[in-house]
Amino acid sequence: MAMGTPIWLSPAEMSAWRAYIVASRRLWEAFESDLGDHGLTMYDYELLAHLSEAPARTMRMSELADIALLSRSRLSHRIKVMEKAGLVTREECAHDRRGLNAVMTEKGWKAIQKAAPDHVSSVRSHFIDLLSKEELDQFTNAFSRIQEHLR
Amino acid sequence: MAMGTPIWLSPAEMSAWRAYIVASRRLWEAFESDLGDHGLTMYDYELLAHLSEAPARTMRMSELADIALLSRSRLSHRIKVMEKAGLVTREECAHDRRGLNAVMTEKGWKAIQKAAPDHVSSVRSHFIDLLSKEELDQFTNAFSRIQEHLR
DNA sequence: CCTGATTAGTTGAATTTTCAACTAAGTTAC
DNA sequence: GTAACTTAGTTGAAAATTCAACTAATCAGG
Repeated sequence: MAMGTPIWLSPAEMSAWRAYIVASRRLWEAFESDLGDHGLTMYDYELLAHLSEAPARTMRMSELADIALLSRSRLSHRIKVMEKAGLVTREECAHDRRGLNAVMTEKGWKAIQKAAPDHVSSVRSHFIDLLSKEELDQFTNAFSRIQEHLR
Repeated sequence: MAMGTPIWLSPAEMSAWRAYIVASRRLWEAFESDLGDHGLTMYDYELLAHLSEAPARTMRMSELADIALLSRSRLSHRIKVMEKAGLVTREECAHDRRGLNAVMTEKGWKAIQKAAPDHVSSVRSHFIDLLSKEELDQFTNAFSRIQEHLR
């Protein structure tokens, strides 16, 4: 007699889920704490990282919000703070007068240049170095599948 | 000539890292959004879940904070809100007069009873069901290792 | 062109989270 | 027994985040 999907998780499923959820939070805390030494949050870092890779270190606000997985409102508030800190500026968009470009300043560039090696080494030591090559590939696979599913 | 650990991530490492970080955020959003239908956040849910498994559905504040990975302050504020919502109460601790017990109310119990099946099915559909048995075991392994490292 | 719908982005108020300071009770060591 | 220290938990103010409402520009169809 075929059982439908059981309601509760099996022990093995529960282990995987708990391990994932707890480790993920601790990882996040660790990265935040490591980046804190540079006065940045994970989101600040990622915003700067995305900007630094964009042509002219410039990106439309909405594009930045999408790629960094932030709401427009949240990005707006955050950029205001980062602007006050001198890391970015906002300038009007040539072809769409509704739009604004976030532009990384020299100071922002310096800030991420300075933080990047520490951050990468923190990603290495808390994550990459703890996984075998096979596991890394499996992660790429599994998490890409999850992303795909969530779109 | 032996190279030390390189500063930057290799493409394979970067893929794993990006896949992980992006999928994790989307997963979190999805769970929050699913639980939102029951008026709960992930943290509320987990607090109630831990309490529901505790003897007499009662737990010391600090124990609860530790197990749920919340700061004492944050727990304190959150419990105040949940208390106002009638999901828990706080009562004095018999043997340590500094201590307080968080106690789940009948209403809290009903709330989690009601939310649990949906939450579990959301964990299944966004996570468990997307992974093979092998991957589940690998996750348990890898993430336990990461947790261990972060302690 | 002109109306209605969509897109870009901001804003302010409400809620949540963090941070540092604080009270009070228990512990330790002399 | 008491001074110094640790542990439990709360608090209020500051910072961050969400949420819904808003302005202004573009677009689509007639």
